[in-house]
Amino acid sequence: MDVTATHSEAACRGVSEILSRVGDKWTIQVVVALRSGSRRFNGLKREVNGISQQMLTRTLKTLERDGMVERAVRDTTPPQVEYTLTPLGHSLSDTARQLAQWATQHRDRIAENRERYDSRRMAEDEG
Amino acid sequence: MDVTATHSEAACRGVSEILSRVGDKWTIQVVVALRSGSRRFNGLKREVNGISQQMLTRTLKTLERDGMVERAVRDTTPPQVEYTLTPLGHSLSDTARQLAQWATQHRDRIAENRERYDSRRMAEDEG
DNA sequence: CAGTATCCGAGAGGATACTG
DNA sequence: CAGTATCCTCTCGGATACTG
Repeated sequence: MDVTATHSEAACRGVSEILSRVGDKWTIQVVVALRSGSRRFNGLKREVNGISQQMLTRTLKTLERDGMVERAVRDTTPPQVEYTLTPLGHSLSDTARQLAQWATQHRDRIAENRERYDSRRMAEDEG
Repeated sequence: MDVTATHSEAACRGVSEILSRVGDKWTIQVVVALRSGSRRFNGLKREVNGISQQMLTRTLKTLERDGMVERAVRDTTPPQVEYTLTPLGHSLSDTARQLAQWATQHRDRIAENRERYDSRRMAEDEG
C-alpha cells in the first residue's frame, strides 16, 4: 500500500469530512458520556452539560445512522430508550482520546499565541 | 495528575473546541498542504482545491493567530508572502494523520451503516 | 501578488411549545 | 420519559468586486 495515501487529495477530504462530522459542538461529548456504559435520553441530557433537547436528538440520530450508537427501546410506560456505544463508536472514542491529549497538551500554548497575536494587533491599530 | 482528566467535563469541552477549530472545511487541508514546506498565497490557493480567496485568507489568519503557521513578508514588488508551518502546526498535522487513518479505515463501514439506516427508514415510511 | 470589503444563501444550534 | 415541530439567530462559506 502506498504510504502517501494519507497525503492524497481524496484521503484529505475524507479526513475533513470525518472531522466536520465529529467536530460539531456535541458529538464527542455525547460519545464520551456513553463510554462508561448505556444511558437513557434524559440521563444523557443531564450528563452533557448545556445541550438542548433538539440537539441531543439530532446528535443521537446521526450517531445511530453512522452506526456509532445503538438505540434500544423498552416498551414500558413510560417508555425507556437506552443508547449504547457500538464497537465502532468505541473505536471513535479511542481516537478522540488521542486528540484530547493533543488538545490538553497544547491548549495553553495556543491560548498564549492568541493573546500575543491579539495584543500585537491592538498595538498596530492604535499606532 | 489524575488519569481521568481526559474524561472530565473541562477536558471534554477542550477537545470539542479544538475539534471545531480544526474541523472546519479547510484548516486541515491547508495544514497538510504546508507539511512539505513553505507556500505562497496563490500557491496554496492552487494546491487546496476549491478554496475561495476569502476562506484561504480567513483560514491562514486563524492558523497564524493560533501559532500553527508563520507569515513572512518579503517586501518586493509584487509583494511575496510565505506561509510556513510552525512546530506546533507540525504536531497538529501529525495528530491529524492519526485521524486520517481512522477515517480511511472506517469510512466504508460508516457508508454502509448509513445506507442500511436510510433504506430501513424508507421502508418504514412506506409501510 | 496578496489580499480587503460586501452581499448572499445554507445550515448549525438555541428556545419554546406541544405529543404519545 | 422521549421525543417532534416551529421559529429565530448567528456563523460558515461561496461569489464577486475592488485595492496597494
